[in-house]
Amino acid sequence: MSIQDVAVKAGVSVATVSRVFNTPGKVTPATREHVQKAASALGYVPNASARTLRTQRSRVLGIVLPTLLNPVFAECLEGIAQAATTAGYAILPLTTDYRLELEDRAVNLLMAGNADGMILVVSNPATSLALARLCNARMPYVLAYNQHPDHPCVSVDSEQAVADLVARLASLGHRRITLVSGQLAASDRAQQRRRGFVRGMEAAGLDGSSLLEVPFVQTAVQEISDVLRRTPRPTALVCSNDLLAIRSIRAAHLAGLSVPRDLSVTGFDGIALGEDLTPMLSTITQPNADIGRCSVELLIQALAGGAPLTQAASICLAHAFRTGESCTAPDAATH
Amino acid sequence: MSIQDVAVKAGVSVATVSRVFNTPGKVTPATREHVQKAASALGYVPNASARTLRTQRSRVLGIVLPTLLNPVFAECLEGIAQAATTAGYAILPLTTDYRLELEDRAVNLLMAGNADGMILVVSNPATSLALARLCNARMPYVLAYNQHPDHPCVSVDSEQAVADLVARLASLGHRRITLVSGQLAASDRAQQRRRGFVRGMEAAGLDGSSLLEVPFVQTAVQEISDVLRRTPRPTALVCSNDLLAIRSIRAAHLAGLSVPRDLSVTGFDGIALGEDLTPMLSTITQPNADIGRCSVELLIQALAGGAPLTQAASICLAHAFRTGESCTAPDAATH
DNA sequence: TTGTAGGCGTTATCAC
DNA sequence: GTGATAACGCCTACAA
Repeated sequence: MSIQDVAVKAGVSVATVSRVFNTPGKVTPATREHVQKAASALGYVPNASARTLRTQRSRVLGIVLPTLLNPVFAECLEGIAQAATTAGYAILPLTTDYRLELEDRAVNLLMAGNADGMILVVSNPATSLALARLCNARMPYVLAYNQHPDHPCVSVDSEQAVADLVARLASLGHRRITLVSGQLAASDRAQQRRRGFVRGMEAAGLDGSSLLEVPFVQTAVQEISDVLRRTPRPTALVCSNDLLAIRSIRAAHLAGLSVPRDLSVTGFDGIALGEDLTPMLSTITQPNADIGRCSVELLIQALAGGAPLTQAASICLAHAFRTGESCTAPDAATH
Repeated sequence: MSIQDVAVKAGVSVATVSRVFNTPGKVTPATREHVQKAASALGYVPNASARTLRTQRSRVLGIVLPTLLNPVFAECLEGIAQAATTAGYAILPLTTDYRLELEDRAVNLLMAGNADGMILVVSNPATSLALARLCNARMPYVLAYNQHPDHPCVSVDSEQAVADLVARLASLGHRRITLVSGQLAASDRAQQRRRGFVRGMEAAGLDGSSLLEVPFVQTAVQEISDVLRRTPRPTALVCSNDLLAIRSIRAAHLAGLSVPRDLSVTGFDGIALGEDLTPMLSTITQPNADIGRCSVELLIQALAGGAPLTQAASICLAHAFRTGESCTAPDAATH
């Protein structure tokens, strides 16, 4: 079922059929309709591989994300998909599970697949080899969620956001605040958020060294729970992301504490689900779908203009604080 | 950067280079190494479009899912990705947002993209035009989560699962049980689960007509909450999926009820997050990643054998009941 | 073991 | 306005 068959059935040349699909204006309305009829009668669909081979453009955007099990990236991907579809691009998403070798493999696969451009969330822009290969190959790309002076990035100001959040907690009366983070080495976001935490604590005249790093999901709840049983325990946990916040609330429950009465918990990301939880998650919300949309627009703009994207194109979107119900002033007794 | 360039640089023919990448056994170890060195020096990556065009196989599996915002499908996709990668296939996921026209568009796109086969979760196998087109085109496919006698499906027995669940609630002492469902017309799963509910209720000698259909996410919590304020209110809500269960718990909170003390809530799907919630979600768990993996294996097997897949290949995986904390015997007073 | 050449389905250049 | 044809990068008989 090729353009040949359609041409024969319509009694025209393949060139005409091709024109009907690509530059309909350059063909007589009569023949155009005739060809269209023949095509749909045969159920003809232009072959993407052949077209890509010939034109050297795939109209495919490669998307590299850590995981879709974290709704943050699923939400972002929805934004990407929507914007890409609108612009006439298909997307090819791959996940890396925060592993560098998969980051590399994904980039490889996408280059082989003739992706026109790529949107990626890398573990760390400063050290990513995959990213370096991308630059070498002059492949247009945009980083999402990452933040780095040498690359075009779409993100929020994580550091500032967490610093503000800590200030807010301090003003509520919290003094013993612990940062709960995933593996710091695994992502620049985690590091930025920690910097924000330390800065915020110091600005409030508090001890910013209380850090609980929980690298593995399986053991996270238990480890957090252990910390909460110590004396004196923190009155607030600042979690590096929403999933950790949810696990912290569970950990509190296991330790016999009630959130927010005995312990305040805050998250980071603003996953939609957090709004439906009880207690509703207090968190820093990022415009996840917008980050995706924005990345696509930036990339497509560069694709159209032919100008290589630079760090100058970076966009910092606004974050917000969702009040929620998991965070309040500390109990006077505990305090 | 084509096979040509590598051939020149290595001082061999393009055929030899091709063989090095496809049938390394048919080339001298010496020249093989030589060519490999030349290739990686140039950063050569075989062009997937050209290869697909020539071989008529893309080694790409098309995946059609309703949405990735529901972790069920994200979990399934992870399973698919893992199995596909293991088997040397890439995946191309597209989401339909439960809309039929997008289902159609997705199938179109994947056919144009020369997908070797497809795994899809359709809204309803009995009525899906996209599915019919697929069969016409003799495209190998497997349905996931769907259940239909005329198609190869990988799923759990939803109806039986819900019937069992209702029996369990009844034996705990619940008499007024309401089914909370998403839009029934939007998916065959919702319909199966309702059938299971009705069957279970009748088997327990209870009234199985209490159904609350909440088609829109935005208004779901409010609507459920309204129902819970009526007298007499249900002592248990059987929710058609985990996201609805989470919203039901929120709705109970808004209505001044505590789960599970004043109201039992059960879900369906077994999303991982449910285990971290407080109260931990009582739910019917499906092996989501396995459903994905299994679908891939079935499809690839068919791809290898050349035999078209039939309904005979359908697989029903085991579900389980997670006890959780959101479900208990009804309060004697309310009872 | 290695090389030559034809063709996969499409688009784009050139005639007509 | 329409048709013939070369070329995109690759794989694979077939020949050497």
